[in-house]
Amino acid sequence: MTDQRGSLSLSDIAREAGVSLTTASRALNNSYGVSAATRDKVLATARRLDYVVSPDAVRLASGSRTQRVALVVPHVERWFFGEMVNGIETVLAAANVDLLLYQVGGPEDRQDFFSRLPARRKVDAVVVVAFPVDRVEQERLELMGVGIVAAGGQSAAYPYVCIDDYQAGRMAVDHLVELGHRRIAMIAAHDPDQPGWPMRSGRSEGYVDALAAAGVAVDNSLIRDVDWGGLNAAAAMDDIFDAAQGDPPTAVFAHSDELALGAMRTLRRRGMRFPEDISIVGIDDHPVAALTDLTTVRQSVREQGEIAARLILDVLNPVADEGAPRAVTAPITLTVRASTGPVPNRTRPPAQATRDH
Amino acid sequence: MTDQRGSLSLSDIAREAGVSLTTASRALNNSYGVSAATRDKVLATARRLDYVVSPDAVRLASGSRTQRVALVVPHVERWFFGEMVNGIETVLAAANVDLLLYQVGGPEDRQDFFSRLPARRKVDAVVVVAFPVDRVEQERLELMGVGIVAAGGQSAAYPYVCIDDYQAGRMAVDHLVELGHRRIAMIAAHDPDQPGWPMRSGRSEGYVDALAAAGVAVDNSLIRDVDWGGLNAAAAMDDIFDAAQGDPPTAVFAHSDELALGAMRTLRRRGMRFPEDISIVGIDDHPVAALTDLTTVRQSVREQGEIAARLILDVLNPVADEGAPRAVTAPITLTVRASTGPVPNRTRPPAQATRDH
DNA sequence: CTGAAAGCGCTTACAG
DNA sequence: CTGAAAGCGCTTACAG
Repeated sequence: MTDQRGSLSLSDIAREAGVSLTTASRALNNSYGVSAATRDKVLATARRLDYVVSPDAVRLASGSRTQRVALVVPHVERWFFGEMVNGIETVLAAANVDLLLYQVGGPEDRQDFFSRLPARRKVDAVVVVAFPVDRVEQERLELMGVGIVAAGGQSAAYPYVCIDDYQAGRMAVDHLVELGHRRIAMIAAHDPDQPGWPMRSGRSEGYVDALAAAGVAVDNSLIRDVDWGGLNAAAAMDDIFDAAQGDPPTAVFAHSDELALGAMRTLRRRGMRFPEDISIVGIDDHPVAALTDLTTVRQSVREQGEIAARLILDVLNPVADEGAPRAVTAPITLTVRASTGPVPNRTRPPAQATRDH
Repeated sequence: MTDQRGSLSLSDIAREAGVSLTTASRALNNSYGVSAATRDKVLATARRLDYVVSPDAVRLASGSRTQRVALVVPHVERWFFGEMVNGIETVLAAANVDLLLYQVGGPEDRQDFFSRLPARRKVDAVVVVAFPVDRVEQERLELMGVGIVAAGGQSAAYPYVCIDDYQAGRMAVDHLVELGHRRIAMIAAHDPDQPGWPMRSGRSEGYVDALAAAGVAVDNSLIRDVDWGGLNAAAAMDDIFDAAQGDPPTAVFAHSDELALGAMRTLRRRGMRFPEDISIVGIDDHPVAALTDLTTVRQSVREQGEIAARLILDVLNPVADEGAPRAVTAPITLTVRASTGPVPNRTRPPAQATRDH
């Protein structure tokens, strides 16, 4: 008897092979207690008829795990999230676990996801990619009664993988300081749709400390905190220059390469060249960094995704010795390119007017 | 009785509410034939106990659709695919259908996907994002016995949505021609892991025809076809200039913005400025285009994803009148920015040596 | 080694 | 309006 989908069912195979349902099941599952001959016969007819079991029925009958995990992510189309998903999918697919994708970019999506919990009773685990989960969301998540892991962000409550933001900021700004820079602007960004990250990111703290270590006082007129996106960074950069007429920055630290790219547009339009007139450094090593000769603090988001997937696998099949890591910090490395260099000597002001594009 | 997950089952609700399983089911499903009082009682206890049905059990019992679709995509982390997935997920989520994500970037992944067909018996439809499916892969896909749609690429066999590549190429090159350019280089790209696209892309044909319309003969020394990626485009650009010493191009048409960005790196490193020394145009309107002042032929991949999702919904719930479109061509628009301009007058050669970065 | 039977969590004719 | 029963496609004790 075929099912609604038109697929064959186990009973079709059993009948065709001339054995009982029980035996057919055991043969397909390679259980013990089936003669080689019988098994082969069943396997052969299954193959011939191109039979595959119904995973849903198996789940129901055996009470086994769903072999599915929910991946909840703000925006798949952004590089960071895409890389993360890529890494996660790669190792999960190899382990034969399926990925259910849920986007919670906007506030409504998010509200909807946590209130409806569409993944409920569908998955064995959920991985929350790079966004902070507040108390009530956390409670909703617990309601699902499955394992949870956080990828790309620190989490007090769940196993997680992420980079050390403080070190990243420190590394970027130390680099500028070593080149002699003292007037260093900073462009930070928050995703307006993802409230809840700590007000002051570790990256900003790295900036402050790097300056302090060089004996430089923080100048708030050189700092802007914008909504996510290169265009906003471009505006912020203009803003900083307009505000700091007399004593403009000689370098800028952007919290991400995408922000850096936006800032670079402004600087380029103002006729500045890198690194002759100004230096700039980002974080990520986004593919565009190499193409724009941007110095950056590299992180491998894909690898973080792979690690997150292993964390998930641990959650799905807890090992006896409980040796699974609960928190892993991914490595970062300073990648110097042509966008950073020594402090320009400011005998002549940069060509402010000669828009050379 | 709670299930393996620890979730409550319908019988728990029925018992608690003091009704039969049948009635409980009908109340929850809002079927007719349940008194308002009974329904309310059941609904109340379900809410109180925070009960949700097991989708898998429902499916099995009712023979209904899985409400799941498989999304098979080469690389989620690339902008184009990410946007597509975003668009698809958005409308599918609103329709309460879940997305199972499968990546088939490398040849092995791909081979594995089509031979194992991991999504088999798990979904009602599969959407293949932007990669050509060959004959045998197509046969494997049919085996799943579900609807299929192609997003981001033309398909003879399935409903699809994509842009008109010929028009895109034509639009880009016509723009350059109108600016007076005659020596126009072209950088095309193929994904080495995705064989099967037509040898000569529609974009290339648009280029050829645009030149022909201007009475310009194609010069193959100005054309390169590289593997996907900005870095390869950068190398190709170098190559073109090295080869065309005497008579270098005054403009370049890149098949995508990412390729354009790579080419721009080469040009910038060679001391050229846009558009004073050379013009360049891409396709996509990738976010970096705005940030690098790149002229491009814009397409909204996200909208194509949304359209693809509607195509899927049509496949899932075929409407009687069969009025569902089988093929839709998404609009494109030329977006002029500062990277294109009139032909430079070549009285003095471009500053080949003065690497101004 | 093999099979009849019960059960997984639900739905849906079929009777009342 | 309500419920007992059969059934969806499988697995798994329990007997033989």
